Amino acid sequence: MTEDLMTIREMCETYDVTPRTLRFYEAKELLFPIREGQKRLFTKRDRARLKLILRGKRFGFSLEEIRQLLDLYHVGDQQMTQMTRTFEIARERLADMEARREELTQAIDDLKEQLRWGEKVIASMKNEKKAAE
Amino acid sequence: MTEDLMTIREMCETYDVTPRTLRFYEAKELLFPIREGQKRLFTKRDRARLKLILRGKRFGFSLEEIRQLLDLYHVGDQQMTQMTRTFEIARERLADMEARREELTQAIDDLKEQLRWGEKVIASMKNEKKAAE
DNA sequence: CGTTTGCATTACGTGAACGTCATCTACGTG
DNA sequence: CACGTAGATGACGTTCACGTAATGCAAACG
Repeated sequence: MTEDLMTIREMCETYDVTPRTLRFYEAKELLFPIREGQKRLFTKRDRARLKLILRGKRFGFSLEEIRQLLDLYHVGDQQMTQMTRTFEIARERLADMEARREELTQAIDDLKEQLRWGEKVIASMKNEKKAAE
Repeated sequence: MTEDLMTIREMCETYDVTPRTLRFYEAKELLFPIREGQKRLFTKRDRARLKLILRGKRFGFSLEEIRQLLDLYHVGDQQMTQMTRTFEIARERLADMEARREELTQAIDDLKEQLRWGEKVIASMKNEKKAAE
């Protein structure tokens, strides 16, 4: 089963996506399953890429943006031409992501603050209730 | 100018959105500008909400999800009924966001690792070149 | 051997999030 | 008062990311 190759159905169950989605990603050149006759067979590489795709989506990247990110992760598959340029892009992406994390941290702190405030309000409501008894 | 009320155009320039977007958000009940005759006037509250909307979008939330989040931030505007339930939701959201940050941290580390690997490859390429001279 | 099962392709449909265009109105200005 | 400017209101168009048939093919099964 885990002979490094998975059918489309196995992929769907493993990663909780539909066949349509996998075919769509292939059409958009995000995945490159090999063919056994007609059937698609997904490799270890495809699975790694799919994980990154799903992760990217959770952070609001478009599929096109994700495709470019994926290329960064797989430079090794090709020649090293334009390595310098690739590095620039990768560093920019890294900066993006760190900025994003900063923003997320801020959002988390905001929400925590909000919760603390809410607790205060509830506490004062209890007091009022007590006083009214 | 900063009399707590802004026209649609001022909003657009301040937050870099189109009028269409602001009207759309109003239609979706994400914003509640007041009316002066026909014209919309956006309050401090609308601006706070818009900031949260834009932030939410950067993290891949749908407008509907954002609308629910916004309600969490403005419980104070209404009665405190169902406060407990609201708190549950808020805590879940907080957990979501913290998990998300964890994932983002992982992605950042992955990319950093990738960069280190790339540097190694480049270094070895230089050596080969030297050896070839 | 017919049929079900699994996957393929082709093509049209859909919901979200706006863009775009036409038309209308109210207001200030020369 | 003519006119430009800002904003409002439909209504239709568009892009993205798939969903949903309809149809076909090939191996597996009873």
